[in-house]
Amino acid sequence: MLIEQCRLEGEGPLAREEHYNFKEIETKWQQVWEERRSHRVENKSDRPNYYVLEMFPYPSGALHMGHIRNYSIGDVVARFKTMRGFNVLHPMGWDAFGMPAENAAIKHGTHPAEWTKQNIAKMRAQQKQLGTSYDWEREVATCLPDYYRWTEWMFLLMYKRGLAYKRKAPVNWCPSCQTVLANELVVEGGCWRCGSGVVKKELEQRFFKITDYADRLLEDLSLLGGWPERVRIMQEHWIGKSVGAEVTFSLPGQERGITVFTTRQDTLYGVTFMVLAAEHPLVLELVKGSDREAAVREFVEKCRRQHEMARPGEEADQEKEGLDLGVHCINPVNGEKVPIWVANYVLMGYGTGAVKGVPAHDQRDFEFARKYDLPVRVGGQPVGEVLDPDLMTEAVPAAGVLVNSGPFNGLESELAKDKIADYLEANGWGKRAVTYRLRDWLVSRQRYWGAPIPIDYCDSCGTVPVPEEDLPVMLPENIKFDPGVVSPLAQIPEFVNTTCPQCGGPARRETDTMDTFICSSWYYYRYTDPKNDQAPFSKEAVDSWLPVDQYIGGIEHAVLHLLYSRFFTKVLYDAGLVSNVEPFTNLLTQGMVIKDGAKMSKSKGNVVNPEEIFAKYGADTARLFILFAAPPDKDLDWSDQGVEGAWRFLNRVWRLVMGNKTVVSSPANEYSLLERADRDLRRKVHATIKKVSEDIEERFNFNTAIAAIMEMVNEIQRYLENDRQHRGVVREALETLLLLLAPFAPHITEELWYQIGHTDSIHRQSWPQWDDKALAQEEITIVVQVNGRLRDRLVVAAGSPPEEVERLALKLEKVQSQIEGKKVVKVINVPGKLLNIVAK
RNA sequence: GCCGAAGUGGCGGAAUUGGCAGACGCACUUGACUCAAAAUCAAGCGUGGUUUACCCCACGUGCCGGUUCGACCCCGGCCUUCGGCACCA
Repeated sequence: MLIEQCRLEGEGPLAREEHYNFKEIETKWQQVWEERRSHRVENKSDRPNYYVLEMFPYPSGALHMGHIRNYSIGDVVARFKTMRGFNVLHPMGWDAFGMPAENAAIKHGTHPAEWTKQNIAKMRAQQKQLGTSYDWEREVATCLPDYYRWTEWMFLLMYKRGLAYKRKAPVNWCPSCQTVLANELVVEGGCWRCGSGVVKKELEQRFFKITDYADRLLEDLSLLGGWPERVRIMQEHWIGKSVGAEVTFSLPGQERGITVFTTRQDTLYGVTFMVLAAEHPLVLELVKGSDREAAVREFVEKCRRQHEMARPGEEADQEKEGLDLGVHCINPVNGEKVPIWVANYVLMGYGTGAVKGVPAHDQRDFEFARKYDLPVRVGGQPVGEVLDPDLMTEAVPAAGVLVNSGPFNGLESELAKDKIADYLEANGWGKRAVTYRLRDWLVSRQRYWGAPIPIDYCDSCGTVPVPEEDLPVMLPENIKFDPGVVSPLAQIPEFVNTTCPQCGGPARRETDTMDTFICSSWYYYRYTDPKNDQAPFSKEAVDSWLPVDQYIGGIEHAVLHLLYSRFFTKVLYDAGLVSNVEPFTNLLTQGMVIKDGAKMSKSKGNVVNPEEIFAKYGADTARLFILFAAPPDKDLDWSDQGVEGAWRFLNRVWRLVMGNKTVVSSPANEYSLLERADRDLRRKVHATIKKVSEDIEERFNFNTAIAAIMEMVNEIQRYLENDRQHRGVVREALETLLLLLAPFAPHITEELWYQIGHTDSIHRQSWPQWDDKALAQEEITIVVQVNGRLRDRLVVAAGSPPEEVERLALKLEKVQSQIEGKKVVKVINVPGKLLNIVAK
């Protein structure tokens, strides 16, 4: 019984609420699809391959609306492409390592593996409830040994290629998570996950040399025309390439000098001081034994504290402070003595940690010079201006034409950059150089729930990578969790103590685990060959699917996952393991789900639970609302009433199709003897096919696609109120309706498809094709303007000659009254569309 | 501070190449059905003016200016909101 009749209290015999039984229908088809393995896909088929992928979730416990939105969008693409004739790979998995599992273990005593497993089971069930068309036989979970074995293998690949190294470095430490964080994971000075203030710590850590790939990661952004521009720009900024020169200022009486990096070698003659970062190794050396040593030492300490306390955003606002070291270096281009200072505004982590001070042309140097009364010297005059160092109130970055610059006087600054770089190189004072803002990727974590780093330490052999055939290094299961314990693995002797793979002697295992972003940097390759136990994937499988045709996920990964994945892909490419240089051809970054003006979050108390929506309206309604409410890349305003509207629409579709079942299932399907109303409906139907196809395919504008389907439904209903109905036309209209709606609302359309007599799944049908003949207009409405303002409309037969249209338009009463007493100067005719009469 | 995106009815949004501003939905109003309500169906729904009424007119896409026969759209200058980066030499 598919129509549910609810009797309400105090009702009469006719009173009833009638709506379609989504619960029964959705459960039924989800079961059928699973039993028939409808969503299984082979790597090879006679259809062209298409890979659509949504970012796999962290199994936090339950799906939230952001997930629902992400997967609804992906499922429309997958189902649409399938109907379009592609062999579609649409997989799902779990980014299953990470801190929350460990926190739950500490809090509730559940093992991270158990907690994760339960969450996955629940979320997988929700995925199925949503009706997504995933091939679950390809599911991956990064925390399972048959996956993390290959994550470890990836680490060894990096290691072998010289891309994984260990060094002591100042790193970001989250005191609450008790672990280090990569630069990308520090958000406004806080931990990306818990928000705690991040502090700097000197620690021995492992890094991936992503900086080796900085240039390629930057260059190849130009290949990503299918990505949103803003993501490309964010990555570009994050990589932050600066082209300039390194210049060495010599120290009198010493072999060594101070090297600075500059993008403005054209201002070298404007240097009046040298500034070192507090952490610069030369600072303390240069004052050693001098009367300033104590003061400098104190200042350096102060900077260090400032650095640790400050959130990066605040650093820019900090008052510039410095101290004269009382030592000089020599500016190579003019031999001048330059005083050396130490200051808090120079960063050790960028360039060489030393900066030449050119107050006339750099605002920071200017502020510093004014504060400490250091001289200002103009190195270039902007066009049409004469700078007086004594009168300047701010730096003037545009140098214009060089002055006070010896042999380079009179040169335009861009040209001077080149000439001076030549000059530096010719004299051995420096060289052209490129610097990046991008830092190496810090990949070690002092946590338990992550992929072990497959490295052993042997007293006689040193650092020894675990041989591939011994992978995976298994995570020990019996582990105790206590709050505040750093490196839980280090507490387990059975794990730590091992034998050296080289000499067989006693060795210690690495107890840090890997950043989970490593796991997610290659998962999209594993889907192509998920059961492979000889390799992470075969090249053949990868080549048949990669690059991913359409990737869909949140913008928050613009410089995290998306940059790391690009890096991994390039390394895999260099190793000959994949043939694609970029992983994702097209990227769709979906907007947030907003309610009451803010992102849905527990702390704001504005969360709508998908389960409740499923229970009340079903998955089809949830999907339809989410896709209809806004274009996918924009933020979406949640509206309970909007959901109600989507629900009403689906019920209207249900009644429309069920009420005309007999018409539709009848065989009559010829279009002879059509009347005007019949032709009009057919025109609407075919126009809708065109609109919906283009909206999905070219623009991902699901909202307007659904609006078009709604318009078509309205028009079908109006048509059915006519006395004369053409069976073939109705049949075509209703079948088209179901086909067009199928990717959005897969369950109800499947049910109705069978209800009208079909015996094969709607999701295996071909996408309808519009017929240009049906689209042809018989009459055209011409918009008639006078002086650019709409005055009237004119209905003419299609193909009427322009002169005829013009003649008729000029005779219109409304036009006449507007041009009365004026002279018609010009008539603009946009054939078939618009006529503008210009009168003065 | 720099970079990016966005400002359209009561609300979400549409207008795809410079050519009818407000599609579609929500909310609201009215009517039909009903003893009544819900559901459903139908009609209306930017602001102001005018009219018995049909109609008609003016204004209207953050603000100011420009280009054009014609501008939500292009150009110049602002304002506001959101996002990213932040002393990057």
